[in-house]
Amino acid sequence: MRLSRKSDYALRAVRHLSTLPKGKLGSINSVSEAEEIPREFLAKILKDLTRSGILVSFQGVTGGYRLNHLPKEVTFLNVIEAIDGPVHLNLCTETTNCACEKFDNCQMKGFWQVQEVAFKKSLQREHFGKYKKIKK
Amino acid sequence: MRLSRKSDYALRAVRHLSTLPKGKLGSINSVSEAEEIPREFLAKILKDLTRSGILVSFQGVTGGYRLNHLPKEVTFLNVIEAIDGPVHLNLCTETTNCACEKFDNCQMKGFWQVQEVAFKKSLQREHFGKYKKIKK
DNA sequence: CGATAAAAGATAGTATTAGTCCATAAAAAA
DNA sequence: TTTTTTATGGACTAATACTATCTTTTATCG
Repeated sequence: MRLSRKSDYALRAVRHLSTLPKGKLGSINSVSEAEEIPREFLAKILKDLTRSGILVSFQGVTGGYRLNHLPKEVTFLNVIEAIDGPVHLNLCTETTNCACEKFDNCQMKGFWQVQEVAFKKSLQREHFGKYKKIKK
Repeated sequence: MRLSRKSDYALRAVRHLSTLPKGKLGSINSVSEAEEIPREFLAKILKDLTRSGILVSFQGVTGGYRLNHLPKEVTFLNVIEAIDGPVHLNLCTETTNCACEKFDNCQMKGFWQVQEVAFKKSLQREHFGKYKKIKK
């Protein structure tokens, strides 16, 4: 019932990149040091975020990463689902053939569906436009 | 980011017991068969729920389990926390020495705290008084 | 006593999570 | 062109959590 460390790192990395001056890149090394995230693990995370279109990467000596969109256009849900896949609060909301369907009297599935929708809406409302930009 | 199967089983078992006629006991075997939960696994779950005071158990030939309180007084949060421990949506809301505190500019912790409170409130509002009782 | 039920704790298999290692590719700088 | 710095890709490992089973003991009823 808890966010993976990987997704938490991803949010922190994206937040970090969102505060850089427009156009400025953040390298794996710089983000890793600034946010205290294990370097190799972060490399994997940034790669995944790039693949999913949240970040853009540049190789070479002056390379690194930056957001692919405006900070306010990137949401927590975007980042979390890019890393961990679709958010589901219970097994019965992610599979069709769940225990709820075997029993007519299982009225619990509805509860989880409602919670899930509400939670995902909150994650979708939260974006990276609110963090103070680093000057210069 | 998902409820454990163990907690889901626990909710189903408690729901089942909540529908039994007042005073009637449910044995591990009967609950296991009715809800299609692996017998030995369920045994452990019911034991945990008894230890935490949600159920009352009786040994011997006519033994079994029943709720310790009225169905409407038992909440989803009670059951889930009895099985999985305290509900936390992120590591940073369950430890004091988290990454958020190392960085002045981490404003993400507040978000998780708000979400967590809201989610736990929903779990606390949901109880077992709403399920149809089995006659006789 | 014999049958049945829970209690308790050890064990085991599997899956997921978290993290590492290393070889390769790209781009800029020297 | 060579060196340096950076990302890419994939295999690999370690640790932990999850799911489940097995076994022995204790309690109660008939």
